[in-house]
Amino acid sequence: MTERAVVKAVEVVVWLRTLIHERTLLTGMRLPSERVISEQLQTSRVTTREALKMLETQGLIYRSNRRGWFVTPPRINYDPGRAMFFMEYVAEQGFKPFSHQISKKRVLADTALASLLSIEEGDSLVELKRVRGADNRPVYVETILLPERRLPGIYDHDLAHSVTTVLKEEYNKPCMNVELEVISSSLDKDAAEVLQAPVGYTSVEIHRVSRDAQGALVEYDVEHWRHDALKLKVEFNIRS
Amino acid sequence: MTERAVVKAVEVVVWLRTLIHERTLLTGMRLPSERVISEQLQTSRVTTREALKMLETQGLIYRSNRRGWFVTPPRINYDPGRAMFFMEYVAEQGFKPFSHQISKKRVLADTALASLLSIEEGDSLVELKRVRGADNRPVYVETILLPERRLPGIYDHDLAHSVTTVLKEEYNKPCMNVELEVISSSLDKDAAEVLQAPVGYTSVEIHRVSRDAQGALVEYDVEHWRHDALKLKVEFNIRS
DNA sequence: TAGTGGTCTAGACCACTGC
DNA sequence: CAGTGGTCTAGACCACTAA
Repeated sequence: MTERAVVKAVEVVVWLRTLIHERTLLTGMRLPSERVISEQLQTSRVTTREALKMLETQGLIYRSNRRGWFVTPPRINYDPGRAMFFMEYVAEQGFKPFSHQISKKRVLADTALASLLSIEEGDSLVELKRVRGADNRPVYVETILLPERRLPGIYDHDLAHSVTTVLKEEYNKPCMNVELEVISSSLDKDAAEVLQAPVGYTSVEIHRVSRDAQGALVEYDVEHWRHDALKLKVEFNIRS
Repeated sequence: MTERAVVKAVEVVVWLRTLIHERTLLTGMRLPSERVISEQLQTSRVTTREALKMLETQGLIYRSNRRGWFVTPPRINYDPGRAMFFMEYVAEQGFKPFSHQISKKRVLADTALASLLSIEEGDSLVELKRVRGADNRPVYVETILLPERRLPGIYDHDLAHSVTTVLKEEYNKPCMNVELEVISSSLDKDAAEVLQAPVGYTSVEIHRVSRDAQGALVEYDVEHWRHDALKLKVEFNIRS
């Protein structure tokens, strides 16, 4: 039988998926421990972990540090085209959002950065790092770079909440044009730590370049999302 | 030492990554077998596989069936906003693209589909399935749905190449507006088979809804990409 | 401190691929 | 047919979390 080889881990997958779908296990709840599952279904722990990792890839469950496996909450809809900021649209979807600033400092553009952002080498940038999440679960880390020469005094503004709002209201730069780059990747050590996930966890990486009406870059942003927490939505017109 | 626990698999990761970065292992080449690696680095096969899976998640290597592990080719840049079709933009990036039609048939819209596509229940749709890839490596499968009532005679057109072109030139529908939904997920059995990947392989799922100038839906498309083969690019203006 | 996940070992058999 | 990856076992010790 061709099936035989796959059957054990898949059995565990099916068993757990059923528990989730029939709502015996609810969103956010802890799963039984790996050892308990193994005993219950007469498998080794390795096989059980194999199954858990499959469900993790599907986005149905996730793990947090060494605390256990949990049923994944619904994904957050993220539409970078809407002029709203995180706290708003996440609350709108029924979550309790949070946002913590990790660091804020000045950096100088090296050659690579300068050419990437079309600024001069040695130009000063404000670098902002933050984590954001919903219902006490961190979902993404981001690093924002703001060219100080184009945004004089930006360092002293309160950027803890919405950078977009500050750009729009204080600098009259509504960031009309956005360029997005999205790839599937994995979390490095730093990002994993902040997101309370294991190193190597599947992630979605979003690079966002925002330009003002004159086409000048005003914000460069890199986001690392837990892969299972994000549903990205974009709307645009075809350029022909 | 906190590090001790992670060291073995990471050693293997570092070793292989070095081989790839110093170009001892080139794009598309097969890696040494799991048993050889294990012997070389004095680890068990389980640990070696752990390392290989980490590199796979990072997108640096991939596996094909039971043939072995290979160094991942560069990602394909996919920009749904450009009015070009697969064969063109992939060739433009230096790959040798291919596209195979898997099936083409009529389906009737059930309740769910009808409300999703804003058509009438029971309406006829043309369903098209195809695989596409580059350099003999399949990278995504897609299912296209075309409402026949809005596109009379669409079933008999040659859709093997570019549906977009047919819509534009034969139906005068340049698909002005596109709605994209992107999530990270995993391949089911069918998709995995077609993409020559293991069941559960990390994937990027793209749902694309295209509308004509009157706002009527003319194409619904679901794509399942190998996660490591795609770099999605989108450009748009913020709606405020 | 008890229990959890994280890592690791040294085997084993199977299904499939490519020669 | 030899070699590959895919699956599985029955243990083990560790680092960390939560009570």
